[in-house]
Amino acid sequence: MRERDQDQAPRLRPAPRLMLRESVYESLKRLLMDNALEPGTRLSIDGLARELEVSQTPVREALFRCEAEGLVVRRPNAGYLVAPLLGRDALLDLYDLRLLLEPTAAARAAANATERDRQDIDDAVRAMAPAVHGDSYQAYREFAEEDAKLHGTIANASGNPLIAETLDRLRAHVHSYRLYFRHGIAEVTAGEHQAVSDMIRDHDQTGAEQAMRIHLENSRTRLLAAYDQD
Amino acid sequence: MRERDQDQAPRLRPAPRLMLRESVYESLKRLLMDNALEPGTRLSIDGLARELEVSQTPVREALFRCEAEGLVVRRPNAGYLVAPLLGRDALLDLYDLRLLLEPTAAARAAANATERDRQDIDDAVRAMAPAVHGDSYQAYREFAEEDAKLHGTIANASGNPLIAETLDRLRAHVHSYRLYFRHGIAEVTAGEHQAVSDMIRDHDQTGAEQAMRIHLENSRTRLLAAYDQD
DNA sequence: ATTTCCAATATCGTATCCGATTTTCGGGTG
DNA sequence: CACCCGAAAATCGGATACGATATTGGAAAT
Repeated sequence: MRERDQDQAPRLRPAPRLMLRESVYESLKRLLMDNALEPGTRLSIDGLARELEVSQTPVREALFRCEAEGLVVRRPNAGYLVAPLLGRDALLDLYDLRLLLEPTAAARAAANATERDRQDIDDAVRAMAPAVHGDSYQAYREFAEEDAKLHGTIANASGNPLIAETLDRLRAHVHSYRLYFRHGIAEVTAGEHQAVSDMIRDHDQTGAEQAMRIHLENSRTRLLAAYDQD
Repeated sequence: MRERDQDQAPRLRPAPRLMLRESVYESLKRLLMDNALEPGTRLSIDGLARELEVSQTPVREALFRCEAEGLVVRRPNAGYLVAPLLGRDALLDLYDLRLLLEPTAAARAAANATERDRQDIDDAVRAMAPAVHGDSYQAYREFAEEDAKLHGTIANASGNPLIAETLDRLRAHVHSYRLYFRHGIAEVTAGEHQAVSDMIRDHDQTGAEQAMRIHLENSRTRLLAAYDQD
């Protein structure tokens, strides 16, 4: 590593004081979401380390975290693989859990959200509008990221950070995205999102709960349809 | 390459290959549950490494995981601390989430559990009986561990592994245990557990759901009472 | 073509080293 | 006496090198 300072050593501070493991984790997630890696691809620790130009230490920790989130799978003593796409049953399990948490979260958000929360939610809904008409995979990815942000904002507004954290950990948007991309779907959910946002804005708890439930059930149906048509 | 020709017979493995990070993680959890460490105690990485007689690498990964579970907190560039006990609000948040998941899990267990699952649940209930009368902190710990096992078994029987995994990640038993220990409580919950088990055995979904809800609400009330009397 | 063996390769853990930041502690100042 | 400042010590996040063990892919042998 001494030699590398010589051959291309820009004087600029290479210091993204952002905790290298975090940025490695983000890079890895980005790799998965860009669909650059087929499910089943080997993720060699020091291969990634070289590619990202870091040492193995942060890569290990990033993979460790991805494993906990189901984005990669580990074979003992034999490295990591890109996790397979969600199977039909795993998809149902995922939505099952979301349906337990998110409608309740929406209802609580309707009850507890601050004025600023409601504004953030509405902003997030509006931010998604431009993303729905693209066709490139970047458009898909932006859509998924905005969707994640919206659902996260609602969960945060619920007043129970543990719920928000639990949902975040499911990485539902990453899993869904991989499926969406695979099947070439990018449903327009603007109307459903708007409905949830409106209910929260109006402090309508049962309305928000219903709207979120309907949104999730529709989303599940769309993904399942894509599954079955294969 | 030498003696391998001879002994392909069942040789006992000295089991060095059990993933050191896992056992470090278990040791750390044990340390917390033995209440050997006051909340706020510094957990120096290489201090732990020396104490457990391993290198720093597995300690790092174990701490990383404990952090995700809220058992320790990290101060950037300044090490880890034993997490503070759950505050009143965090306790309510935790039970809030459990009340969303566990009654549903119990209902599904009543619907989906195999005969073997029902037997396991009943065994777990029975296993707790001897633990309730001890007075040492070991008795407390065994109680907490058995309780965790019972709730985990029910969640597994629900048929949705994601729900089980999510509950497991909350480490509710560790957090509760630390509170119980601090306040010197060890409630006898045998009756409530038996009720849940009976309902599941009888395939009574709404009964199981109700029984679990009542159990959790009682548990919450007991912990809150301990809080308020301080 | 199937099986056996072996060398290449990768993981997991260890040991060390380094720069950077945090913490601690001692002293000077108001 | 309290407060602030600055240097020393401790420790983190990361890099690198190395060893033991397990997997893997291919060649040799049956």
